[in-house]
Amino acid sequence: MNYWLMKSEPDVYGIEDLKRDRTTVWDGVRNYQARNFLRSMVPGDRVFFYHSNTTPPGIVGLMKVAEPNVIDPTQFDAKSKYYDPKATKDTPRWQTVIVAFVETFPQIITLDTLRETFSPDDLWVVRQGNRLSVMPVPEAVAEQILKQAKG
DNA sequence: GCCAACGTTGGC
DNA sequence: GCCAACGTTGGC
Repeated sequence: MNYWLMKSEPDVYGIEDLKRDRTTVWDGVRNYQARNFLRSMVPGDRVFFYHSNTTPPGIVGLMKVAEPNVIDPTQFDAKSKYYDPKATKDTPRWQTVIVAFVETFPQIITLDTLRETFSPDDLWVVRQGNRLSVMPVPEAVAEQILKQAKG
């Protein structure tokens, strides 16, 4: 089983939304490195839910991969901000996953705390200027985050 | 293939 | 709202 971290702005789609929906298509990723990570996810992989562009930013809970290799439907939707005119049904460009809610942590693990605990090489989200929205998390780091989440 | 311009992300 | 960092685009 692999561990990952994915970002979302809570004003757009936060962990409370996922808790309500139970599952969701993680659409709108339009970065090739992030997409390649999405492509390599398998069912059961654990994904930390990170709230970005909010105060404070940080890890707020856990999800799991429910269905891998899902074609992002927004790439075909001309009205979507994620519309990609170069994508066709025969040759889609953007794959993603369906995630399922697992838990909301009792309290957020803030970016400040993550910076104190982990090095940028171990946890990419603490790298300066990091804009990648999907990234792998080493197992040892993931276990430490989970331990921290339980208090 | 280089790189300047541009748009976006995301912390603060 | 500001702006640094960074990915993408497009002219050459």
